[in-house]
Amino acid sequence: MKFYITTPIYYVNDRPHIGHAYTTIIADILARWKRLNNFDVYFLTGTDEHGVKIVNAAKNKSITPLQLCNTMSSKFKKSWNILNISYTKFVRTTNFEHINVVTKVINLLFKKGLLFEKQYKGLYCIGCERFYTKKELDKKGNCLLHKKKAIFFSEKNYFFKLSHFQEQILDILTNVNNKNYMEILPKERMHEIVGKLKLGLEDISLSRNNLNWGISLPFDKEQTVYVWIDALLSYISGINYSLNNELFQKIWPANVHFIGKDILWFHAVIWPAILISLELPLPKRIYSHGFFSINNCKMSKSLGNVIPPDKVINKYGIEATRYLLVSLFPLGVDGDISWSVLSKKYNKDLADNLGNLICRVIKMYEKYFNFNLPLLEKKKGLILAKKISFSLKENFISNMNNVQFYMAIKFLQKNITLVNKQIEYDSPWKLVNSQENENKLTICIYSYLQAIVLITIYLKPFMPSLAEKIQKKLCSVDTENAINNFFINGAMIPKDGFSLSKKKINLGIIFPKIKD
RNA sequence: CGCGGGGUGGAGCAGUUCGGUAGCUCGUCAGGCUCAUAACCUGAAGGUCGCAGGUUCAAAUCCUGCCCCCGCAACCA
Repeated sequence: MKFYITTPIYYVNDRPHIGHAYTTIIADILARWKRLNNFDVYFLTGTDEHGVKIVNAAKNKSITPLQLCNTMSSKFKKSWNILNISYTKFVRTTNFEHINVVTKVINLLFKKGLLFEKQYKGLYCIGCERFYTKKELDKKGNCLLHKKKAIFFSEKNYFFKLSHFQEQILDILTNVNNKNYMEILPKERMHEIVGKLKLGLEDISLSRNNLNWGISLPFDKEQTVYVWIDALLSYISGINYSLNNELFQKIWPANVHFIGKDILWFHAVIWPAILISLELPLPKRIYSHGFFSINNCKMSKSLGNVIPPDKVINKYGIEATRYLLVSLFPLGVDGDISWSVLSKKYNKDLADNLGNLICRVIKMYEKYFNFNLPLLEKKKGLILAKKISFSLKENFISNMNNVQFYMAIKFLQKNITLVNKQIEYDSPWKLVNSQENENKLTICIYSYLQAIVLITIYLKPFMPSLAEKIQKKLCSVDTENAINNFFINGAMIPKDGFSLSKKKINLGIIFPKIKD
């Protein structure tokens, strides 16, 4: 079964920050989770590179827009590579293939009579480069930002007949039985959109005049496509949109678009209108997540409190960064973060609970058995792992499928604690140096090791490299296969357990404690 | 009457879709253990779940009314 996941394509007028990383990590965790469950995943991300802001940013740096785009786009790519993002395709809106698709789509819309020409008249602020309604200006007609009078301005634009789709869109968002039903999550966001929709829908301007950094309209070279339409189409250009293309036929529609709440309107209203016009099926689900605030401050460029991903990575490492960003608050709501909150979570979950567990078990394995367990009756040694597996099957899996990573991690942590409790209960150190307890001790250590391997399997979507590293050290056979089988067989532990390596294991301290 | 979000032990938050012993992290106090990263385990104190009514055998959860806080120009996930 195919599964198509997208992130927004990020606007390159700024370098990647922690918010971009958040969306991308969420998408990656779901992608990896789906792959574990044997889905054929297609994962798209990329950069949005047209528009007036890019032109200005390039001008400031005395380079061409394309040079700027190349630099910035590769910064995003580099960040995602560092964060171990398993994207299938990185799309750029300046790519030839993308431009072709956009041109094709605009032509189609034009032929269907969904575009019309109109003189755009209104009050325009030169500083903001946008039109304002009287309400948005102060009493003197000045722009609030620039404190300058907005001038009356008139230009020719092409408009898209968005208003024609009002009823249809209302239905696809609210009527579960509509075959094009598109689910918006969380539900509160859907209510918000529906509320706005009911107020009425206006036709939107789809082109801009006198802007050469963009895709020109095929039937009017003076005009370029509005960046938003341009950007949305990357979701289909990235899989080679064309009605007789094999890849496109296989992959479309998207199973989930992950977006930030700021761009929901475009995805919930404009995007379906375009797709309906093209007679394409709609995405199944749009997940709008919340924003970070930092120490209760809105994260923004103007406040200068934007955190780049490298800063977090430098402090906690790649794997922990992925884990921390999604485990601090539920997806969909806004969450406040700070260095102290991040460090506390890191210390508690990763250093004290998980890291220390692995450390103490491996030390015992070495100290008591020198990495070589005597033969034993394996059944007894699998009780703990089975208990964990059963518990996680109940609550972890459903939360992962519903993209509730926060909850899934909570349950995972609970089961790590369970192993710590079991160790305390068994007190293996009391069983040492006694012939009669030798067998008991063997079973104990064996069961902890089995439990750890199991936990790392569930950990894999969050911390892929680390989970794999631990598995490779602990298991003697091809872990990749064992793990794939694990989920395909309904999250079942192999009959004889995971076969343990007899080699010396030296993992060191996986998560050194952070002092703050 | 604009739209939306929120008000849960000292702090920060889950839980509200589909009513059924009030949960997590941090902090506080007492104890245990020594395999481990001053870690781990056990126990305790602390909440009339914003207020008032209603439905119900049963409400943090459903209904009604009210009070308070936050966001809704731009950059921006």
